[in-house]
Amino acid sequence: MELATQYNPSEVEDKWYQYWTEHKAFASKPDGREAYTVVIPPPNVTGVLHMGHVLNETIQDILVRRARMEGKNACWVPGTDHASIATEAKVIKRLKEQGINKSDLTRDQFLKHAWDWTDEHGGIILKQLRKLGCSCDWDRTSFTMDEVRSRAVIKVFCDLYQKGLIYRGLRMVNWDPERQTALSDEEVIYHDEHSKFYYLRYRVAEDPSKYAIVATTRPETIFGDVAVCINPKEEKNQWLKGKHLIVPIVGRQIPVIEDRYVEIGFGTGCLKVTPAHDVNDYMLGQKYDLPVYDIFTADAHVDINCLEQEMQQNCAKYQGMDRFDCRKQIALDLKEAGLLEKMEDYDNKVGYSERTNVPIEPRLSLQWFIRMQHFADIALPPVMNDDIQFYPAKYKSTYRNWLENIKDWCISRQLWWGHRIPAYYDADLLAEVGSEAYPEDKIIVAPTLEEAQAQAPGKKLVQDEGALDTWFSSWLWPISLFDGIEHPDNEEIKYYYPTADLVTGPDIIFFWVARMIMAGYEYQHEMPFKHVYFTGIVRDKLGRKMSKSLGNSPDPLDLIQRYGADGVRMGMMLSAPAGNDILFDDSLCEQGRNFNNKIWNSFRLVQGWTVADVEQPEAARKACEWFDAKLAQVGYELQEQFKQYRLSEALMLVYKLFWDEFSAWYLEIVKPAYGQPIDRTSYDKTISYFDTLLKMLHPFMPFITEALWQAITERKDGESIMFETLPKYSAPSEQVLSCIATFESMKEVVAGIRTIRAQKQMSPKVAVELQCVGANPVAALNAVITKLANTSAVNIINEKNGICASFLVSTTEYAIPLADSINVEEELKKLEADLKYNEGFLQSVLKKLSNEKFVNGAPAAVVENERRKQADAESKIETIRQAIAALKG
RNA sequence: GGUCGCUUAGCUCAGUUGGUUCAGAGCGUCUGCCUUACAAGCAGAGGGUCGGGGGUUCGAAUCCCUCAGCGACCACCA
Repeated sequence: MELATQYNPSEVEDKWYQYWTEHKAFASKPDGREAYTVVIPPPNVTGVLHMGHVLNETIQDILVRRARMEGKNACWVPGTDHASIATEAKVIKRLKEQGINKSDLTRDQFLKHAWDWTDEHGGIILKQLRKLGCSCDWDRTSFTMDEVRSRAVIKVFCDLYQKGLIYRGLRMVNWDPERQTALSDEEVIYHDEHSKFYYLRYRVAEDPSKYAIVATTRPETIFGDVAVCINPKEEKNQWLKGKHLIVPIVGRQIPVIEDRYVEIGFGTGCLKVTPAHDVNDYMLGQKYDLPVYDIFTADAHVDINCLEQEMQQNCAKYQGMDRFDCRKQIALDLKEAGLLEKMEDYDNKVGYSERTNVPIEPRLSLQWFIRMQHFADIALPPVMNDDIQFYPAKYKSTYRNWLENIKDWCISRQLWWGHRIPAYYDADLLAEVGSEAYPEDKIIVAPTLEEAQAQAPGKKLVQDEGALDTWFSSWLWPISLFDGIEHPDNEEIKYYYPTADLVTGPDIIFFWVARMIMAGYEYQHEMPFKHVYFTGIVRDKLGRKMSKSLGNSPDPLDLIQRYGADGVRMGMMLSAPAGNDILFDDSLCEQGRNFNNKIWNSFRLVQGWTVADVEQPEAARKACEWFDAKLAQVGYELQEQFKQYRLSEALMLVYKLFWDEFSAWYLEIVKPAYGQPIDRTSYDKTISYFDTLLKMLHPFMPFITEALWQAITERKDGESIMFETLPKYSAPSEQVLSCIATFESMKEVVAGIRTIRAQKQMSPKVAVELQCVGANPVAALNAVITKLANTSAVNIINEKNGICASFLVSTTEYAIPLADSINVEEELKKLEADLKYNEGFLQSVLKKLSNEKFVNGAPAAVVENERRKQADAESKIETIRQAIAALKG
C-alpha cells in the first residue's frame, strides 16, 4: 500500500469518531472498576463553540481518556445550560426581528417560542464537541431544564425554604433596566468610568441667603432626595447642624442629618441621601427612618408620580426621561438657575449588567434570597484543608476571601425562561394587601400547585411570577446529573459521586465552583469533586481577549478543518499551563499538525519494512535496550506530570520522546539499509514501542493515534486504543538510568563527529576513523556510533599522532584524523578557548574548596561533589594541553 | 483601598526542600543539506548579569527587605 507523504486528518477523524460512537465506546455503567467522573461545565444551550470551549473541553477529554487508559471506568457527562437571562435575551431579540414584542405575549406563548429556539439550536454545540474528539457519554446528555434537573431544582428550593435558608424580602438589589430583572452581586461587572462630579447648591431653609454644597455623580436622583448627611465631626459643616435644606428644582425641604458614615474631607462633606437609589443611602434611610421615593420606572426612566403634587409640577418636564438624558438636562437647568456651583472630572466605578452591558440601577424590590452564611461555613474548610484541591492552588485565597465576606444570594429573576419559583399566594389576600405587605406566613412553598392547594383548601392560589437564577440549577449539576437530589441513595450517584476533576475558568469560581461545593455538602454530605483545574483565558498572541468585535477569535471548526482536531488540540495544549492566560496563535496548531505528520511518516517507515529471518544487528540490539530504558523513564515522568495536572509539560514530554528519541535516534539506528529487510526481533520491538507511544499520545491526539493503532497490526472489530491500558511505571532503576546516561554520552560522540563533518564540509558518505584517547567509555555502543556517524573504525590510541580535529565528551578526548583538511590555527584557537574556560572553572572550584567555611559547613555530599569536579576539570585541562601540544608539535 | 500573583533567551514558559557544568525547554533566528519515512523534513550553531538595588548564607534564579513595571480578583467614599 502506498501512503501519502502527508497526513490528511479530515479523512480519518470522522471515520473514527463514528467508529467510537457505533461501538458505544464512551458509554459508562457502574461496575467493579474505580469510577472516574467528570461533569462538563454545561455550555449555554444556544451557544456555539469558541476557543475557550476548545481549551476547556480538550483538557477534560485528555483527563478522561487518560483515566480510561489507566483502567478506570471513565464517565464524562455532557449537557447544556438553559442560561436563563442570556437565552431569554436572544429569544426576545429574535421575536423582535419577527415584529413580536415580549410584552404582547403571555408567559406560555413566550415559553413556547423559547423552547422552539432551544430545540432548534440546542444540539449545535454538542455536535461541535464531537468534531473535537470529546469522549462524552452522549446517552447521558442532560439539560439544566429537563425534567429530572427541574424536579431537583424545585425540590431543593422547597427544602431550603423549609430549613429557613431561603427567604423573601424587600431589599436593595442590582437591577438590570434593560432586561428588567434583579441580578446577583456576581452578575455585576464594574468598569472604570470618566464621569463628572456635580456640585449642587442646596439653599438653607432657615437662612435663604446661604447654600450647602452637595457633590454628586448622579444629579438625576435629586427627585428622591430626603436628607443631606454630614459627619458630626467635620468642622466646616458644623453650621449646618439642625438646619433644613431645599432640594434644587424639586423644592422639597429636607433635614440635615449627622452620621459618621460620611467621610471627612471627601467632596464637600455633604452627602445627599436618596434611599431608593443607592445602597448606602438606603441604609441611612432605614437608620434615620427617612421616607423612600422611588423615582425610576423598571426601565430606568424618570417617574415622579410618587412625589407630592407641588413637586410634580416643579419637575414635570423630566417625567418619562431616560436617566442619562435627565442627568444632562438637570445639569443644564441647574446651571441656568445658578444652582450648579461647578463640575469636575471624576473617575469612578460603575456597575454594568454582565449580560446586557447596561449600567445597573440599585433598586428596592421584593426578591428571594438564600442565607449564605450556613453554606460558607460548610464549604470553606474542605478547600482550605485540601480535601478539595485547586490547581493552581493560588485560587484558594480567592475562594476564602469570598466565603469570608459572603452575602446573601439573590436567586429570583423577573424572567420567564427558567425554573419558576414554587411559591404560591392566596389570590384574594394578594389583591387586598399587595405583594409587599403579603404576610410571610401565608406564602405556601410546595413542589406543585396540587401540593400547595392541599395546604390551602378552598383558596384560589397564584404562583410567584419570578424564575430562578440559572446558577440555582447549575450548583446541583454534579448531583442532579445522577438524579441524586430526588433519589440520594440511587446506585448511580453512589458510584459516580464525588466526581474526580472539574475543569473550568476562574471567572466562575463564585458563580459555580463555590456553590457546587456548598450544594454538594448540603445534599450529598460530600465534596462534589476532588480536584478543580482552573484554565486560563484564551487570548490572541497580543494578549487581547478574544472577542467578536475585535474579530480576533478564530472559528474552531475552521481551525479543525485546516489543521485537524488533533493539531488544534495540541496547539491549544502547547501553551496552556493551568491558571495562566494562554496566548493563542494559529502557528501553534501548525506545530500540532507538523507533529501529526511526523507520527504519520514514522508509521510509513515502519509499515514499509519487510521482515526476514536474519540476525539482529548489534546496533539495533543496543537501541532496543536503550529505548526500553527510555520508555520506563519517560513513562514514569509522564505519570508524575499527570498527577500534578501539568498537561502541557506532559504533552511536551511525549512530543520529545516521539520526535527526538524515537524518530531521530531509535528509528535511525534500527532502520535497515534501503531495500534490505529487518530482523524479526527489532521489528517486533519497534511495533511494540510504536504501540506504547501511541497509547501515551492518545489522550492528547485521539484520532491519529486510533487510526495508526488500528493500522499497525491486525485488529478485531470493536477493538480500540481507547480501551488499552498503559502500564504502571515505577521510578526508574539505577540500571535504567545508567543505560540512558551511557547512551547520552554516545549521542554526544555522534554529534561531535557530525559537527566536525559540518565544519569541514565532509560528506556523510565518507567514512571516518574515530580515535579515543586513552579509553572509550561508550565502547559498548561502538556499533551504534558506526551506524549513525559512518565511522570506518573506532580505535583507542594512547597519544594523538598527526593532525586531528578533536572534541571532548566529559573527560574523554575523541579525535578524527584529517590529514589534509585541518586548519591548525583554528583548531588551536578552539582548544585554547576551551582550556581557558576549564581553567576558570577549576579556579572557582578550588576557591570553594579552599574556603574552610564551605568545607566545614556544606553537607559531605556537596563537598565530595566539588572534589569530583576538581578532578574532572584537572583531567580535562591535561587532555586539552596535550592536544594543543600535539597540534603544535 | 484590600488581597493574591507575575517580571528568566527574540517569543511563550519550566526551574520542587537554597547545592552536580544550573542558567533550561519549545517555538523562532542563523548555517549547511531535496541523504529513498517525513522540506509540515534532516544535521549543526548562536542567544540570557534570572526586572533594579540591598541583605541572609560557605553558597541565591530560588529565602528576606526595598524600588520599579505589569496583571488578576475583591471593596458602598457619594
